This record gives sequence, C-alpha cells and structure tokens, in this order.
Amino acid sequence: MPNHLVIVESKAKAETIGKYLGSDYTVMASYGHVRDLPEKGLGIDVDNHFAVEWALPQDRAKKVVADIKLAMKGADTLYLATDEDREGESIAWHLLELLQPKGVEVHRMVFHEITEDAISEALGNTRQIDMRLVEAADGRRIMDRLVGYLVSPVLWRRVPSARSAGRVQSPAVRLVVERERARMKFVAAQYCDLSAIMNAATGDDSRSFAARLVEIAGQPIATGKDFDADTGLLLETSKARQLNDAEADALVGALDGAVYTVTSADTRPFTEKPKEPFRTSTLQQEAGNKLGFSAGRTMSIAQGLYERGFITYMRTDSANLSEQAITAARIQVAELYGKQFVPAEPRRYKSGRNAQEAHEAIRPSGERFRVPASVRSELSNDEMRLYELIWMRTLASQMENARGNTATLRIGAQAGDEAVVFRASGKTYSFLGFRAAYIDVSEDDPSAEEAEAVLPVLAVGDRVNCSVLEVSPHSTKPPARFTEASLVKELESRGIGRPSTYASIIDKISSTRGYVYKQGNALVPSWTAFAKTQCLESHFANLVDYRFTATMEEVLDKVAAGEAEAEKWLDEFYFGRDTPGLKQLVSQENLDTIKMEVVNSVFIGNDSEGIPITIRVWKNGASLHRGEEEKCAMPEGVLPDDLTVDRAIEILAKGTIGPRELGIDPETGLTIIVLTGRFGPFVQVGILEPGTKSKEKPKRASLFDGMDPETITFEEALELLSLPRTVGEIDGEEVTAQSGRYGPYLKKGTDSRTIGSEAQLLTITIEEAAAIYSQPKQARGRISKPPLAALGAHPETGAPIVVKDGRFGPYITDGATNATVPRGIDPAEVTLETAVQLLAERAARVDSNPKRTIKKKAVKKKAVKKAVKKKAVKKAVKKKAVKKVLKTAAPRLAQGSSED
DNA sequence: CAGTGAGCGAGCTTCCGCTTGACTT
Repeated sequence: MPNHLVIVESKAKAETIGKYLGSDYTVMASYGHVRDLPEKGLGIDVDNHFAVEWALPQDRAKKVVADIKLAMKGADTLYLATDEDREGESIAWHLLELLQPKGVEVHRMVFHEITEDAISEALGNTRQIDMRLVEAADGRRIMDRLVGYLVSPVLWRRVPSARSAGRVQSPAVRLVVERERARMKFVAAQYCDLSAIMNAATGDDSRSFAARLVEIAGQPIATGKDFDADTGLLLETSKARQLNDAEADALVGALDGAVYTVTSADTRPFTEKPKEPFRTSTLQQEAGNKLGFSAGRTMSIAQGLYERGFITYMRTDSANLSEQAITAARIQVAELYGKQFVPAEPRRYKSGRNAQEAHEAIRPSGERFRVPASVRSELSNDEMRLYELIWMRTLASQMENARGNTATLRIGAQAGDEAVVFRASGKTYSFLGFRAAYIDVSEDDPSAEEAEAVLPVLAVGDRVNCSVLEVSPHSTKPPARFTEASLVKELESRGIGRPSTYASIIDKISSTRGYVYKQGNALVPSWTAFAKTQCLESHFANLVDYRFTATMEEVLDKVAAGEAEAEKWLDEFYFGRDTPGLKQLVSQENLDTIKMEVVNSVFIGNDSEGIPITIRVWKNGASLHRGEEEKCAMPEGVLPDDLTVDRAIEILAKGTIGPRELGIDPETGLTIIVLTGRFGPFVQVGILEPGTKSKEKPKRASLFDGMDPETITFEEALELLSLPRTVGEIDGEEVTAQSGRYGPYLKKGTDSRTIGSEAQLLTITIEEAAAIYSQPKQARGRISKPPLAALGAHPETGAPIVVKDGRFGPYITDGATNATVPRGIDPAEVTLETAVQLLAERAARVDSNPKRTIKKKAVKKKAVKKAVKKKAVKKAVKKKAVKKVLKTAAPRLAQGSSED
C-alpha cells in the first residue's frame, strides 16, 4: 500500500516522478493554483489589513482537492513538491489550507532536476513552508487585483471602448502605442550614396566585390543614423555630408575614368559565441522569427512535446542546463560534429534579473537527446520543426565559438578636385563552431543571413577596377512596429509578465480586448489603445510606468527575504503617503477631474489654419473631427501612421458631404442616397431622420472598390442594392452571388466559393458558376487532401467511413462525427470495427456534454473584430507571407525534416 | 461569410499567474 503522497503542479511531471518513486508513493498534480480571489467583487478588505476572502475553489480545483483528500486517507506523509518559486510556495500553502490534513506528516520538498538522484536527495532534505514567500506571492496577487478591479471601472466611465486596465496589459499596450506615436511623428529623410562593383586590376585573384562611397574630401557621407527622426534633417551634431540626387549624379560623372587605388587593407580576427539555450521568451521569439509561429501556437506545440516527454518544461525563465543536459549535449556534439566542436569547459549561462529559476532551460529531455530524424514518425510537422529548433539551439549552446576574420579595404579615387574614399568589407570563417548547428536570425531583418563575403587579397597601393558605379538612393525608415516576438522580448527585458503569461498577454491585448490588431506580423494599436493609454498616462502615471513591475519585484524580493512587509507596501500604494494613493485616484472627486472629451480624443495635428484635427473614440468605432464643427465617422482600416493631416482632411471631405440623393427607387418609392460610414461609402434606400430609431433597417449596400460616392450613378446604385443576386440553379439548388466578410462569394446551400472580383457579382453567369463548383473546394489556398484510407460503409447507417489527415492529426469521419485516431494506433491500420467504435465513443461524448453556451457579449464584439480581421486578411494576401526556412547546416541526421 | 451616420440614455464589464482541458479538421 502506498503511504506517501507527493503533490506537484503538472500532470506530466507527476507521471515522470511517479516512475522514479515506486509503489510506496502516489504522485498527484495540483494543476496550478487551487484557490483564488472571487471573480466578482474586490475580495479584499482594504480597511482591515488587506484581509483576503479567498473564494471557494472552482469546480476544477474542487475535484483536485477532493481527489487528493481521498488519496490522503491511507497516507501517513504528505510531500508538497510544487515549484520552488513564489507561486509554487503559495500553491503549497493554499493546498494545505484546503486539505487540513490530520494525522499526516507534512513536508515541503523541492527539486531542480527530474532524475532519480535529485528526487531522492530532495526527499531527504525537506523543509517547512516558507510563509515569507507565500506573503510575497499573495501580495502580488492582491496588488494585481487592486489595480485591475479599481482602475478598469474608471476606464469604463471615461474611455467606453476600453474594457480593462492592468499592471501587465496596460504597459504592454503602451509600448505598442508609443512605437506608433514615434512612427506618426517620424519624418523621412532622403539621401544618396554610391555603390560600386570592383575587382583587383592585377594578380590572379580577380573576384569582384561590392564597395560603397564613405567619404568626400575627408568628410563622411551621411547615413541613416545622421538624421533626426523627428525632423528628417541632418542632426546638428553630425559632421556628415548629405548627398542629394543631383550631387550624387555629378559625382558619378566626375569619377568617369578615375584611378582607384587601395589606401588601406586591414584584417582582424573575431570570434562569435553561441546563444544560450531557450527559455520561454526566447523560444517564442525564435519560433516566431524562424518558423512564423505565434506565441500561443509555439506554447501549445511545446506543451504537447512536454507532455509526451520530448522536451523539458516549457514555461521557464532560466537558461540554465542541468549537468545531465550538459553531458548529453557534449556527447552528442562530439558524435555528430567531432571533438573539435566541444569546448574544453562546459558553458554555463546566467539568467537575467527577476528570474525565479524554478525550472531549467527548454531542451530535449532525458540523459541522451533524441536526434530529430529518430523522432520524425512520432511528431506532427509543427512539433517536428519546434523540436528541431530546440534541439539545435541546445547543442549549439554547448559548442565551440565560431572563428574568422573581417577584412576592410579602403579605396581612394579623385573626383574632380575632391578626393573620395570607398569602403568594402568582407567576413570569412576559419572555423564554424556552433554555426555548424545553428545560425541566428538577426532581430531587425529575420530574412537576412550573415553570409560570408570574401574579399580578394590586396595591399596598399594596389590598383582596382570599377566595373559598376551607380547612385543608391535611400530613405530613412521609421522605427519598426512590434511583432509578437519583439514585444515578448521587450516585455521580458523590462521584467513585465512571466513565462506562463507572455502568450496570454498577447492574446489579451489583441483578440480579447482589441487594443492591438495585426497587420501581417506587425502589431498596430487601435484608436481605443491610444485613448486608454493617454488616459492612464495623465491620471495613473505610475501604473503605465514601465518600471512599475520591476519595482514591485524588488519589494517582493525583500518580503520574501523577510526584510519588508507586504501589508505596508500595499497600504502605501492604496492609501498613499507622499503621493496620493490608488484610493484617491479612483475616487469620485478625482473621476470628475478626468474629462471625457480630453481623454477620449487623440490629437492628429493642426490644419493649415491651426484648427486641431482629432479622433474621438466611442463604444463602437471612432469619429474624426476638425475643430468643433466638422466631423464624420472614422473609417476603419486606416493605420494610425497613415493618418496624416492631409489624409484626415480628405476623409473629412468625403465623410461630411452628407447624403447625396441619386433617385427614386421604383419598387418602394423611397429616395436612394449615397453616404459614408465607418466601413466606407454605401447606398441606402430611404432617408432616416436623425434621432428616429426605426425598427425596420433600410436596405444598404457598400460601394465596390473603385466606385466613388461623388460619381456613382442611380443605375449603379440599383445594381448594388439588387444583391444578393440569384445566378441560377445547379443540381436543383439555387446559386446566389453576394458580398461577405471575406469579399465576394457564391453560395449554393451550405457550399460557398469566393470569386475574383466584386464586379463579377453582377455579371457572373450560371455556366461560369457551374465551372467554379465543378472544381474541388479550396481550403484557404490549399486543396483538401484525399483521405488516407477508406474503410467501407458504416454497418448501421451505411455512411462511408474514411480516415483523413487534418490539422490536428489523423481522424476518422463518417461525415457526421469526427473522431481523432488515438496515439499509438497507426492511422493506416485502423479497421472498420475500431473506427465504428471510436465514432460511437466520440458521439457519446458529444451528447453527454451538449452545453456550449454563447455569451451575449461575444456576439456583439464579433462585429468589431470582424472588420479588423478583414483588413488584415486583405493586406496579408497582398504581402504574400514569405516562408521562412530554418537555416541550418546541421549534419544529415537533422536534414530532411524542415522543408514541410 | 456584413456592418454603416453620432456619441449621456440600459446594464454589464475588470486583474495576473499557475495549470490543462474540450475543441477544432
């Protein structure tokens, strides 16, 4: 009979540890936190030492606690083996509170490596729960609740489209907003330089190389860094010379027939160190840059790999490798690449500040790493790519430095009476080192790979030929928008958020709250985000101060060390001391000083008469204003940094024309008008008097792309209003043509197909429609795959049963029910009998769990989100996602797996 | 696979960190 009970946080960990501990031990998971503040209400008695009313555990946790209680009945020892960090300590304590064990010995136990030795050592070195750590964790929880639940209501009252504020999400949004502000303020500068292709005039080494003009008459040529981002002018401190088109052209002329001579030739050795092994944030960044995965996708794939034992824990802030891992890596490097690739001493990596180090780095699990090719058959394509990335980075982190030389040539010539200098640089590797396994992608330009550039061997005084000489025009670029990857990096570097939350922060500020949306991979702030941010900046400055979390961490560290009290800290924050506390900031008197017309309007610029142009945000959408008088709906889809004053005036001009009457609708006798709304210009049957709320919505239709509200004719309007149009019948089913959220499409029953242009909606014939329907349906640009196997007819229903390969792996379908092929069963080997059984089980599960409630608010939100989505889709298509291929020079074992 | 103008109107909303479901095709 097992008489020792061990509690860890995750299921997968419980299973692994269970294997090591044997039959005397039962290992169970707490599944994270078991108790929290109530969802409704503050749950904190601020006037009574910030006493917390912990809510009853939720259903999930209730079951966990009940199960553990049951298991505890026969046990004589309870080991609380949650993670060794603040949150882990808190979980242990809350568990203990809920379990109330009687007659059971309780130990707190921690281990850092999941090996037999480490665990048995941990069992022999238990301690008691550290209440100081618990105090720090719960202090953190209380602080987050105070901020979130007291400041959010202020936003509801003053920036109605902003739903929430928080210690983490609000600075995250502010980062995106500030970047966009910098882009809006940015003034581009135009400048030129000369680029040349040269080669040695004498000797055997005739390879050509690229060179660039860097100096005229001793003065450097201006490059991007010499310009002021806010004015587009040369910085006052810059000594560089800005070359314009004409001057550059003249220079090319003056250099005609010039003699080029090497004036200096330098070679310097360099070494490059590998990057440290992955932790959560860096994994998300690299998977984003190299594989194009979102942070959320990366985490869910990693979760699968972890649960099935392929990698170590994926939510970690540590880049430290265990001894077991270092040994495994070194052995494998020697086997695959050779001994010369193994450094004399193992490399050790330190973690950044605020790291809690409850886990090790993310790496292939086990004491012998599985080579990607050997796990190919067990992993899906995405899992394979992520595993390979982790495997390579881990190996590389324990490999030798790369070594090489950089060479620089300076080449002089005479342009008229001015001496000019060109420069060429080269880079060669004498020893690849870690680069043999893993090449880094640069942050700014993920597609660029630092290639070798070999210069010919030249000495001072050597003559050089110039085969090509041309003007290169340049334009300075505004700071790039954040991507998911770069935002995670920024948040981590500022200590904001935790490994378990980076992906959910992104999700929160984008999908859930709509403060940012994606333009390709770039994150763009909504107008609401601007308003929310400026409201917080002017009235809750310390909450959106990027140092807020870092300062909090310092305090909590002191609390954990017994050098400070959480209550004192909370007291000061809430009641205030030298500066007003939160209580006062969210009070009614203070709310009265927050003027809606100030905080919900975003200043764009002044027109030529000095009249301010602003955007005002409302619950659903935004309006554009010039001064007090002129205003119109702000169309969605205009990126903030595209909204110049000129553009705004253009929009105002179109939007404020007011309805234009086109004619009388012959059917209804009502006037048909054209007007502009937040989705652009549209026509409408009948005029709505302002203020009257008619129940019957008038019929409306958007203008096609390219139609102008000023020139649209009555006939065109009638055609638009005639949609959706019945095209004809195919196989007795009616086919209609209409516009939807993904553009124009045909519809036959439930089968819909997109069509090329909006104009086709009016012209497409039933024959053309039939041709489209005769083609197999394209699923997002991909033709649906043929089934893996056909198993025959269902014995009861007669429906054909087939095995297909879907997004979530192989599954069985009879057309009505889909059942995933369980792991461990080869999809090619599924028999009809098993398939019928699996389908029946699946159907039974669906029936027993029918409640899938849709919340009201979700429906409402959809409309807003859709519009955003539409733009993103349109642009994304134009841009045509460039597939990023994993750069690797890894040996054959790793190859053949990254091209899918 | 759809909506639109302006902007008090009725009642509701909200946080962060630890986990994994149940669910897609």
